Amino acid sequence: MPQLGGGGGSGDDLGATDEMLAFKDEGEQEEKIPQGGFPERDLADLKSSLVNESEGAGSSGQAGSGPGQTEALRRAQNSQRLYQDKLPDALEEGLKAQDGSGVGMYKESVYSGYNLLVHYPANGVSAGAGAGAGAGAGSGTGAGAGTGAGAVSGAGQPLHAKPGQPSHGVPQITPLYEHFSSHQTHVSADINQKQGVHRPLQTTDISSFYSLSPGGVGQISHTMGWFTHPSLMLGSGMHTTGIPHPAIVPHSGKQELQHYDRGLKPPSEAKQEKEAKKPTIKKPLNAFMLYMKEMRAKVIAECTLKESAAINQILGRRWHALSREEQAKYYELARKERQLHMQLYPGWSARDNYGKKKRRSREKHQESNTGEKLKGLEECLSTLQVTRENEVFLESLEEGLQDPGSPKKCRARFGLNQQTDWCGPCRRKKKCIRYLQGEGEGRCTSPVSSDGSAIDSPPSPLDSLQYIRPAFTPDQLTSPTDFTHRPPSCPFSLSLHLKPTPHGVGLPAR
DNA sequence: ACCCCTTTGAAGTCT
DNA sequence: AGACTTCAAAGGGGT
Repeated sequence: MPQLGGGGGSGDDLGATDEMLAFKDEGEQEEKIPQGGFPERDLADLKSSLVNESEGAGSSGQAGSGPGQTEALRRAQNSQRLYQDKLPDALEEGLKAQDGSGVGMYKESVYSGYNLLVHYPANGVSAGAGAGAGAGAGSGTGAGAGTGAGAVSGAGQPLHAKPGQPSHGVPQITPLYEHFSSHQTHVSADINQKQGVHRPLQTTDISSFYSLSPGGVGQISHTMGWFTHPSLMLGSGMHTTGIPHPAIVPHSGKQELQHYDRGLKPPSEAKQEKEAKKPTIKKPLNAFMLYMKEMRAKVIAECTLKESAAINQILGRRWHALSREEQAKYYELARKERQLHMQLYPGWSARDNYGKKKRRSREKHQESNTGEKLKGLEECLSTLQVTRENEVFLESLEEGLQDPGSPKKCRARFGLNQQTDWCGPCRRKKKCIRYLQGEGEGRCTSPVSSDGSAIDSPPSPLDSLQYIRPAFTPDQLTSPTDFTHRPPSCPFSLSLHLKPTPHGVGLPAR
């Protein structure tokens, strides 16, 4: 696989993973495509490609078109009709653009995309704001499809496209940088130097592909923010200049961590709130995402489709239909985008956002029955005629609990007295402070400091339940298999691990 | 209000 | 190491 050697062998290997992936021609894919296929991307190919694109959503349905057509299929076919209605226009456009270089159809878009770069991405932001940001650009928000992205195709001429500029389809970045520079009236160059962020010219405009979230901060040409050292960034997506960067998305309230403060009021509430206000730094866009962002409006305009899923299918097909050279542009952009992102957020890792979405929905579901579980637990304890004051050792609950490492092990690890030094991480101030403070090898899911405040993450209700302290001395505890007391009414696998006593197996009299 | 869909690529985690 | 998972964008549709 050829590497897309970005700016040459300058030691910049940030894009080392960028590869031109061998893609299957459309004909190789599962859907039935008129023979002739796509290998040669001539006009006929383009047409069939476009038709197939619309077919994409419903192609399988057609093949197996049984008696019952699904709604999805109908929708897809409607889309196809609409799209085919539009097809002549698209072809005409393709013809216009096609000048023999083989990549004509996308040329304008590429430039247009860069035109957009000058205006801050209009997605989700008012057109007025966009126009303001691009005031000097002149082309403004023109005839876009109404969406911010519409401005991409809405602008006719690239901002700095000089008359007669060769339209080879390769983004011309330097002129944009010049344009950008001309607007940096109050951000002096020495700031850049002082802050130690040296942005190569070529990387200047790429990040404009980022969009601000609808709830994001104001609309200011973010490029100015690039002249500010990332470590000085303020919260809410601001740099010290007060200028937002599109990759920084302030939490909108519906975002992460919200789940922690429902019902429970952990001691670290303030900390959580603080954390909730921390802006999310989004991943840099990959090549395909950049391509999508640029071409979406065009496809929407051509196909009169609005469903993003369908649009994305089309874009996916078009992506595969792109020549290597065309794709290379986006790989290169993506590489620079990552590079810039890395410069702006040195400590950031994709890990920071990893699992957030899933976790959020998972915990939401879990949460919904947390209350029930708590209630059920109380009932269980009541059934067992023990109370929290009796400090029953809950070895396990049925589901949703992970083993945090048993207090018993913890005691042993730190040489604590098995008789008296009960480990009580999570809401238990006494004993085993080292474990509480996270020094232990075992993990405590809810470490708390000796004053009871959370060290790391706020304890979930279930976490705290795991550490209901045993009322029994260690010699009364046995392996989990010895005895399980589970009243029929108890919804949990509440296991009390007790050794038989002279009075028989069961709850010891204490 | 919020998740799903749908795409590709990058980067994460898991086995 | 390779397989699998998650998240980036987008916005209509569904619950």
